[in-house]
Amino acid sequence: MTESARPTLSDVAARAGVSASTASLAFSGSGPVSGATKQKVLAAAAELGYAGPDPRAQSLRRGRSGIVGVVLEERVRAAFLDPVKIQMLDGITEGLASLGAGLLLLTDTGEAGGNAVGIESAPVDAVVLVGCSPRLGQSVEVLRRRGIPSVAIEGDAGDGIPKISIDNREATRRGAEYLRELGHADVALVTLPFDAARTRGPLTPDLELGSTAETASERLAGARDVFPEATGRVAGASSIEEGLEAGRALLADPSHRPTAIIAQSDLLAAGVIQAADELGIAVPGELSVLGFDGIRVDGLQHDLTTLVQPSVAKGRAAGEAVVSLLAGDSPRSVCFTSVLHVGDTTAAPSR
Amino acid sequence: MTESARPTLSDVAARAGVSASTASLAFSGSGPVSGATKQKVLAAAAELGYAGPDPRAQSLRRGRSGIVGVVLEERVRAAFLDPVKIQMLDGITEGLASLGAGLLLLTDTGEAGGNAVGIESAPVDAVVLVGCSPRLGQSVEVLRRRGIPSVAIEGDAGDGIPKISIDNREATRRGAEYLRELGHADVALVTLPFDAARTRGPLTPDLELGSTAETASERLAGARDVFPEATGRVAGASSIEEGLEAGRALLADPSHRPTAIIAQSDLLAAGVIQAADELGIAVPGELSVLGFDGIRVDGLQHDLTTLVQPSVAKGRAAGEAVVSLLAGDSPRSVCFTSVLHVGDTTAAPSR
DNA sequence: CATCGACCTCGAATCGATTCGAGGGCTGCG
DNA sequence: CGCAGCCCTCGAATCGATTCGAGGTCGATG
Repeated sequence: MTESARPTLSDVAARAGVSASTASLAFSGSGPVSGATKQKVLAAAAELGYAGPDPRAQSLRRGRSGIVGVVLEERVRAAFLDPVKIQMLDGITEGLASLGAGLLLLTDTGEAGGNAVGIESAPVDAVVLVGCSPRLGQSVEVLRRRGIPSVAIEGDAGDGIPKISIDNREATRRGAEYLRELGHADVALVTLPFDAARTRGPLTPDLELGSTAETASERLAGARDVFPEATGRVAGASSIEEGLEAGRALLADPSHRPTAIIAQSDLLAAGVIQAADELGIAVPGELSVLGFDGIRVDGLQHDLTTLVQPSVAKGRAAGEAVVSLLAGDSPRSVCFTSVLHVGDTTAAPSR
Repeated sequence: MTESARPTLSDVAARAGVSASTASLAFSGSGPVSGATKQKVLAAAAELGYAGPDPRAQSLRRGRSGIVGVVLEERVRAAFLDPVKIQMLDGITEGLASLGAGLLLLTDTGEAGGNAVGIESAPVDAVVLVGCSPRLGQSVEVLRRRGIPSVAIEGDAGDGIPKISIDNREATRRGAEYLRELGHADVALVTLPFDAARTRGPLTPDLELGSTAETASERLAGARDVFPEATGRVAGASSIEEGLEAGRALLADPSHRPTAIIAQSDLLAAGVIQAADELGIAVPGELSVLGFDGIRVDGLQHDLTTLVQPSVAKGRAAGEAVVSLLAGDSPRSVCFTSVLHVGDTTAAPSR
């Protein structure tokens, strides 16, 4: 009599003296079931300790799992360290709120182990691709084959995939123009990675041409719109650490030192400033630093001059686009605008 | 001939001229399949654009979904704002790495909408309960009924649920003793919420006795071990905002002003310091502030005196406990030790 | 009193893949 | 040439719930 395994709907139905189908109706509430029957079923369920329908079976039958995947380009731990990502996640949950869907964190870093839940085998109803992922192309292909509706934040995903983006090129150009107006002519860049390998080092034409990272390329183009000859370093990620390394490389030689550095993220900018501090270079006295994102950087003493992007709004728009897709509509792409915030890390060059 | 719906394994099998079972073997790799057959199947799959087995069907059949739930006590957005939570999540992914499981973010805030994926209906193989959740009891009951293995970080979950914790009481006592040794006698407290309603306001015996939040109670007890008469304010959450409000309340009256405040989290401590700044009270000159957590607080100019807890290690231990549970073992509870870090927010009282 | 209709309840098919035991064909040896 | 044995493939059952159409029962009305 005592079932050792967990009870199923059939067990409950049997105990209540009704058929499985009726029990199902009683639970889901859809369909006409008499009050008495419903009570019987619920009572039987309570007696057996039935915890409700198995979500696995439900999702097979219904064809929906109620889970939305969030694909991060990095290891989860790395994404958590990036305030921009967190803000976007925050926005995504807001945008998805009406669905009541769970958020499954996925990463895009190649094939995982055999039984791992990766982008190619996650029980998700839709997916939000977050971040300027160099591997985006491959991810999109997998999702297309699986028929999973997707939304991309930053990064062109091709036909039918709504894209939530910002004016990377325009914004950077505005920032660069501001530097030029201040009088800067010798400007160096610290960019986000261009390829899937996250190659770190000098910014070379090879890397630029082989770029698979739209965001990095766009921001680069914006800077080049104003400073066509500008070159610099490619960071391996958006982090203070990487910015520090790039900053050291750019500032090491006192005879070839730029008067300003355009970093493609605030964290990189913070790293550059840290490098300047190490080398005794005054910011903004001897070096102006421009960031991108508009986050508050932990431990940074400066009010960074930066391009403030609406990260939360981006996430929210992505979440809403998912809702729309699952409702069968075809949401449009959205492009947000960034705003130049002038802080205390930029000034006229000392010459 | 052209299937409009996505192909299934049977379609592939039919196209390859084999049975569905053989096709399954060919895909999963388990079981003896001749090379030629395997090739045929893979070729057919490629032609049909078959994207691999449906994870929903797999998880039904296998009884495992490859997903581990992380239950946060707050809205996801709130958790993302708490650096301690992020560090723990980080640790959890590390600990779970060997499983290759996906991480599903869940919240514990009452019943969600009808079709929402909540703790009572998420397709997860195991769950990590994160944070000192006042609703923990109810969550545990649901999970027990569902037969989902669980691990709790901070918060007693009862029989058979491994608990990952720190020495909340001991640590707070050590911090309090340090304050007493400095000469403080008039100490006020700012605590985390005690109940599910997150009641905010004066710290009353009623609230203390009705506590469902073990962490808050333990830290309170540690403080009382040294300052039995200490009282103070209960915050509605761990945030700078809440700390600010509590700090204002505690410091408003110049005639009854404590010489030190023990906050139950660094964010609360940062808020208290902000309140002191507003009121022109020097820290640590006129007011000493003790925190808990050991995170770097964004924008805080001080080196906070605090009890540093190993957040990442806690998460990692929880992840490893989940792996162990799923392997059929019975992992033991773990209790980590916090370390008092003396920064520049504590000093001897001015008189 | 008989028949029609409304309201419930039930059976059976289905979602897509996995798995185990059985059977069939081929090879090699006696 | 015949038979044993092995390797591969197949059928069928199963995971647990949902859903649609059919059938049954009871009440109401002519």
